[in-house]
Amino acid sequence: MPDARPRKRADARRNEQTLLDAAAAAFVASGVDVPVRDIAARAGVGMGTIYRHFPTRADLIIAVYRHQVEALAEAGPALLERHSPSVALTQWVDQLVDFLVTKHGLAAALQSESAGFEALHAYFLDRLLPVCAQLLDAAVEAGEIISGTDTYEFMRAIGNLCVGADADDRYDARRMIGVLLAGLRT
Amino acid sequence: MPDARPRKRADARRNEQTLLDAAAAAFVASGVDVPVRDIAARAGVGMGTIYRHFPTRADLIIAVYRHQVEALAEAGPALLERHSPSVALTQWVDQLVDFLVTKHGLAAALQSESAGFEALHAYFLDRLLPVCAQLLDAAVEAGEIISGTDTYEFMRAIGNLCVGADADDRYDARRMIGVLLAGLRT
Amino acid sequence: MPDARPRKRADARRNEQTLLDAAAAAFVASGVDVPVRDIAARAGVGMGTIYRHFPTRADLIIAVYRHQVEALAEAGPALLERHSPSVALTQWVDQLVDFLVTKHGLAAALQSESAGFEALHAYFLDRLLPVCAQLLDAAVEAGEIISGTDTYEFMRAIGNLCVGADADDRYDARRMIGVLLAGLRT
Amino acid sequence: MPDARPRKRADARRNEQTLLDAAAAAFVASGVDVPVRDIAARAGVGMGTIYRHFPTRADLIIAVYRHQVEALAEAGPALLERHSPSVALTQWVDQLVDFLVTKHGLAAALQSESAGFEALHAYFLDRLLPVCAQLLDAAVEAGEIISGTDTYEFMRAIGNLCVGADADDRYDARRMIGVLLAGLRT
DNA sequence: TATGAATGAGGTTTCATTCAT
DNA sequence: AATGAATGAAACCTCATTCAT
Repeated sequence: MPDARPRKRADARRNEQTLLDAAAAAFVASGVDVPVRDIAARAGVGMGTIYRHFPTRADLIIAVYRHQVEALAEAGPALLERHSPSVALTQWVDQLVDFLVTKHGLAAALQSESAGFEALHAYFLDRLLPVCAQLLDAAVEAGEIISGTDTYEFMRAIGNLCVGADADDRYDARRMIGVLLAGLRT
Repeated sequence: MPDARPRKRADARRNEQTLLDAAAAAFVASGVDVPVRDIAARAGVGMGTIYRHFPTRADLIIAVYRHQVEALAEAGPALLERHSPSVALTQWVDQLVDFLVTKHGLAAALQSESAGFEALHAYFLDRLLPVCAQLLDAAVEAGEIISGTDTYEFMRAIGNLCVGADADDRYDARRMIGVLLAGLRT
Repeated sequence: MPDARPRKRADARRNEQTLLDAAAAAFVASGVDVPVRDIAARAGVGMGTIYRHFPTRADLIIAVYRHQVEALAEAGPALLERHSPSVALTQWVDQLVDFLVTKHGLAAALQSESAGFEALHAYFLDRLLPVCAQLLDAAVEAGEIISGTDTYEFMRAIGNLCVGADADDRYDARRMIGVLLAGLRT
Repeated sequence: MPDARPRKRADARRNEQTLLDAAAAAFVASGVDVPVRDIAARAGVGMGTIYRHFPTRADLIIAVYRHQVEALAEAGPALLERHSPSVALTQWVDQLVDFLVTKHGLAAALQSESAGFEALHAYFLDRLLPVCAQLLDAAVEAGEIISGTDTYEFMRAIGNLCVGADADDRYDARRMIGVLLAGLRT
């Protein structure tokens, strides 16, 4: 059996993708605190399989959103190349907000202090904070926004403003984030 | 007979205050979802006592924060009498934020969609939304902030920005709320 | 104060009757397992007052139904004087059934094996079993019913047939008790 | 592959039988209202296991008694083939009574008005009422018993007469049910 | 490697009963 | 003597997580 392993790997990868799709759907439907059993049921696998692939819930959340976080990370420099810093910042924040408000419960999870979410925090910050810092710095240097804004604080504010936005018709996070950005402008 | 049944009453009232203090402490320590058993233990009473005084969790939360909410409600008009609308707004928001960030988990509870918190939402909005609207309106009329801001949305943004602020050294909700207010100014 | 005591007694008796009325109403509404608190609320007294007057639930049940049990006990001989034994038996059973089916939960309580109801069983049997035996014996002697029926067993059957009769539109205990009596006839 | 997944299945089935045995024993000892924890303890399993197999208490009760109910349902036609209707009816009722009096608390549960037992009532009636009706009808047609007896009422009477029979040495439900049947005879 | 049965801690709520006032 | 606040044992049900198969 010369290709026993490769095939297994392909299988495993396909399996993992099934898991991630199921988890994404479950997160959308019931938030990132959805019972593991529900995710397993959606994926058509046993709960043990979820745990095998993603020992902690944070691992699963990270995996589910990895592509979109990576895309966001890459979008920052790209936007800066094609736009003025302030426009780039605005558009990047827009994308970030789009991401957060459409993922039911994700913003809340990101702010959660509950143990077990540290890895999640860390991952998001590792990937996005430098990008955001670059955008802020560029806008400051261009004289388009005031200086002195801490990037972590700014990102946390964005995240916070997105909490629960998808479940509240009377609240449009984008509008308030627009006000926040206006407050940064010189 | 002004104090016909003074003893029971006095006791019960003292006890209720003990309960409220214990609940406040428990909320600070573990958020408003803290198990009833924990609150009872802090108060040194049985769980039944909590349920007797506060049939639902929302009742308890409202009672715990009633004084401070009332104070906030009264502070709005008072500030408007002594300051320009924009200063009054800023100072009122400062007080609101002080309140929210020092009550661990309160901001989160206020944004929570989970059933059983409706009464809590309703109470906070009933008392504070009109006050906030008055402040915003005055500032708009004075030409100090832009018009078109929805009061509910604004308050929700304030609340959101306070979520988790007390547990995160790197995040100062006041600073970001300052930026938000700056974004409203003409 | 020469009549201090008598007045107190009158008060206490009036109070006790209030309790019994309230208990009777509560039993009708919610069965004899109704929470003590409900009875106290109906009576407009504290729960402690119930316990003072009727230390156990059985005491209360006995007191509530004492008058009607006594009436039943007295009805037996009276019926025998005016009717043939078989008619007397039938009419007495009718009265017993009327009593049992209109007291929600009483028949069930009488059959209940749960501790604390022994006094209740004992009281009912003490008062009614001899009466019932007299009626059965007379009917046997008159050759109107078969001999050999154990009185306790017969009464228990009557009681059992009444269980739940008031809550089930499709079940008429009187009809089945009629069949049972028919089964005894020679 | 007739036994594709034999192991789990076999285990689970054995386990389920253990549960049913434990539940049956617990029902005998403490009635069908016995705490789930007690059943779990008897079975040597966690409470969750009970809930997994039998989401509601009615499910568990039905499962515990299913075999015997089915046997009773099948016994009716079989008896009619080999006996006169009246003998068949008597023997079937004997079997029903044997079943009920040996299951402590079952008869009581069947008469219980408490919510959550509807499914139980429904199951017993679905299976046994048609059988009983067939037996009664046959006996009526044969002129062996009087007509006009409602099957539901008759079954309920049987059930009622069995309540508490196992816990009372002085009460023999069979004897009284014999009298009831005698009352039906022409 | 995958399964999902089993575990059991953890939260809620209800009431019989006691006892300080 | 009356009150009703307080107690706390029980019962329920739900998952996160483990582990035998």
